[in-house]
Amino acid sequence: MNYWLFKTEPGCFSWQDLENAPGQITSWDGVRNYQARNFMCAMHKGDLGFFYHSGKTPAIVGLVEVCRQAYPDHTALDPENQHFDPRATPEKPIWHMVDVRLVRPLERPLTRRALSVCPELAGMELLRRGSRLSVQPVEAAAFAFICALAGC
DNA sequence: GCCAACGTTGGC
DNA sequence: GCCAACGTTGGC
Repeated sequence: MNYWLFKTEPGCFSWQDLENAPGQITSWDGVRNYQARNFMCAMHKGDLGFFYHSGKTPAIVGLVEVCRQAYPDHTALDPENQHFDPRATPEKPIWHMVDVRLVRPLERPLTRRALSVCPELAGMELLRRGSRLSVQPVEAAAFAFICALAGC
């Protein structure tokens, strides 16, 4: 089992949007960064991840589960889509996505500020200055520590 | 609103 | 292959 973190701008897609989604499942489409894509391709069904809001109040707000392994991101093929990539073809999709399912919200959402003062989390990718990776791995120890803090 | 850090593009 | 210029992300 591996652990991950999914970053999203709530104005674009929020925890509440996930709550309201059919089956409380969403495809994590539109990722156009190779590192993030590679992490998604490394995910397995059943892996757990944190759901992180960037923006005004940056915080981990919930827990999700990878419920479908990586598959081609069809939004790259759609010229009308804002994440359209003219290089992508059905044969060579370039970009992939996974599906995630809501598990539960954190009992106590953890702001970035709260996380950043924990010595246990020093070195976490999320907290690294300038880090922009929107899909990233979380070490098992960090995952357990955060779960304990958050009551999840 | 500012700006540091980052990834990508494109000229050479 | 290098690197400057650019656009974007995201915390503050």
